[in-house]
Amino acid sequence: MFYCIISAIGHFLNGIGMFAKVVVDVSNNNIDKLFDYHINDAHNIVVGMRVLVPFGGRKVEGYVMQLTDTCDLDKKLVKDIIEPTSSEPLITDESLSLIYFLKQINHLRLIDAIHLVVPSTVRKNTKELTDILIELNKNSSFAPNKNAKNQINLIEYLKNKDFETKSNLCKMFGNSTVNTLINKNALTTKTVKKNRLKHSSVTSKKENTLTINQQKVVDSVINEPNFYLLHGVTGSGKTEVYKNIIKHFLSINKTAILLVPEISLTPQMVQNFTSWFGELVAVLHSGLNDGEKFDEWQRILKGEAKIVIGARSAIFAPLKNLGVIIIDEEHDGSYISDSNPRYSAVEVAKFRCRYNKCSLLLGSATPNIESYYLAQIGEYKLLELPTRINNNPMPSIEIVDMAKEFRNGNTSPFSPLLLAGLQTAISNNEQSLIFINRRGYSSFLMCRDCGYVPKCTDCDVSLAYHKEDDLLKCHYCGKKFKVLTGCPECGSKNIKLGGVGTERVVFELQKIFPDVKIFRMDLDTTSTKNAHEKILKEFEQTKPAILVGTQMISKGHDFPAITFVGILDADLSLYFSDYKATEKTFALVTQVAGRAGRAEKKGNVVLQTYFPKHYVYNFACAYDYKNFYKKEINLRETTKFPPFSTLVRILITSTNDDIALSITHDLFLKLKELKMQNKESIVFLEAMRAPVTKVKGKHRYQIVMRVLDKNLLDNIYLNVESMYNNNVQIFVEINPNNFS
DNA sequence: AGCACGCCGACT
DNA sequence: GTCGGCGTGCTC
Repeated sequence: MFYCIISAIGHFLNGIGMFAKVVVDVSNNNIDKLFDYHINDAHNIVVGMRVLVPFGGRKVEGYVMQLTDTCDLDKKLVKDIIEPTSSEPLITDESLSLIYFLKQINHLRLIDAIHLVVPSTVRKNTKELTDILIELNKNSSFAPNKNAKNQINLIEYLKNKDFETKSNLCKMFGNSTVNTLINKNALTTKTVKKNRLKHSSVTSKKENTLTINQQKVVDSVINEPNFYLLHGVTGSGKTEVYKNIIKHFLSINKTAILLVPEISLTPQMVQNFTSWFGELVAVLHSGLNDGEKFDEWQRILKGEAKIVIGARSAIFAPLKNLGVIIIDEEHDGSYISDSNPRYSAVEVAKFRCRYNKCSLLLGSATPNIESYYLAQIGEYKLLELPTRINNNPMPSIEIVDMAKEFRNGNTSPFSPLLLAGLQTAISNNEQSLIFINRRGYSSFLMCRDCGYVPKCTDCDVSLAYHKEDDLLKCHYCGKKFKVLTGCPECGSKNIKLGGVGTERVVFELQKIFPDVKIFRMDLDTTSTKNAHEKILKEFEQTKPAILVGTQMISKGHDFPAITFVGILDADLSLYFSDYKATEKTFALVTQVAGRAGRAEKKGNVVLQTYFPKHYVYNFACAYDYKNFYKKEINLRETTKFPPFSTLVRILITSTNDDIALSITHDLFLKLKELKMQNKESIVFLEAMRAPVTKVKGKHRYQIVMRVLDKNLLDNIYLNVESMYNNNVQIFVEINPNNFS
């Protein structure tokens, strides 16, 4: 039953034909179809090749999707393929099926699906990989303007480093800065052959013996191809499990993909694997330049690399003979692409596992509610690691009611309990971590006295504050509310926009603990290359020390010396008008708390909140995922949210506000008609301005609906397609992660 | 997406 | 007369 689902779409290898059906490499709705071309016998054209074709008075490249003996078109109209531009097919049989799968499931254009499967470095047919190296021109008398901060920094950087590649300099200081300095002759350039990535060979193969529980998990996954959900608490040794599973598949000459969230893909994490598997590992992440990406891709194609570790897009790695796909932290939002070609890495993984008859292992300490549901109904097989390695206790979590603190006159971001925790750690010469959830800064209103946050009367979700028209709006139904002047719960006038930033926290803490070294890690402090590593390395060697940071510090790093964790404003994500807000909060608290006390010392966590009574904290403090799940799934069932419905968000954008509005209106009317015909199956349908009303000059509207019958999706897509027009862009998102 | 075609106003 | 503005429509 597991394998009978193999794509009904299929692909078509109709033997050797005279005609080729080609997708042209132009991303546009009007030409999202196959065009017929005649094949000249001299060209050895096969399916999957990139070819140059005449197209409406110009020449464009495209991909051969099928070969046929006949074509429906008048043969006089069919033109010849000019020439192949790749010597080999770039699309394998599996990729071809995957392309059609992506087109159907995510409503992608064929060419966009191809772009996912065949990355640009491969498409561009890079023959010679070169780097442009840049040095300071010592003969130049150029001095940058005082205000040209980037120029000054760049020159300072090169003084210390002698030379750097152009692409790195552009990343660090911006394209225009680099080009300006080259034009002014302050820098000299030279082109050299690209440095290949260095691949570490096997250094140590520390064979940690697995616990009985770990071994059970490994045995399950290697014995039967299936979809597995591994629920393992933080510190339960999931990574060791992954390594041993991969080791098994290598031993039977199979390959493996390991996906991790982008922010977990640190050198430490990668090294953990390369020390075991050495050059068999290929690493794919967004930090690679074109040449490096090309190299890794080639090593995979040639079979030199058998294990691919990477973020979301690594799911497309062209490994042959797949044995297993492992997705760590499967609940992480980064596995869903929410722009351009939208897709879910988990869905792609499922497709590839079905196609290759291999296992999928989804691992998490806090699985997606929807994933755990699938495990409950038998779609996934549930595996568990309920205890930490060596039976280390989970850190204890203490909750502080910040509304009460405020009423008692404490206006600082820290509670006495949190400061006491820090003080203890400092006295013991240990390290602490302060976590700030900065997402959603200032997007909500909150009563500082009782913690009340205004909610929509119809949807039971928090309202978002819209600055441009000074109103509160529900992102689900679009209903508008006036901004509160007083709290309806306690009458207080102390209603404010929420949020405290990392910078201010460091500043305030430094005042309280002037002698302690405090590190800060967030998007701002890690924008330059290797800054990440530098901060962590320095932090590691400093005791006592405090590390203040955002999301970034919650994943992937093992800090054995941390004994205290403080979570400021844990509930920020609860204010999001998002049905996943609660589970995201649960995951976050669990994740961050799990950073404490990894070695022999027990950790302590202080969690500050304005909602101390919210059920998510009761469950999170008890590390009781299962009961949290029960509560949450019941809620979803009664309110008809996923997995009990499919949430569809249609985003309509245009540079012309009137056009966007009228298209939204027309589409809404059509969908309303659809709803009339399917009263039972469509439980919700509303149209509204998108929460972020304008992006890059494009006005945004959205239609949100919840449907109980997935078969209606095709019909919805047809309605969307009927609105296509060169002046608007329309995107459909299924169960989106956010509603920006 | 491009690029031709075509239908109007303004101009050496 | 004819140069060029951009709206419309097609690309195997």
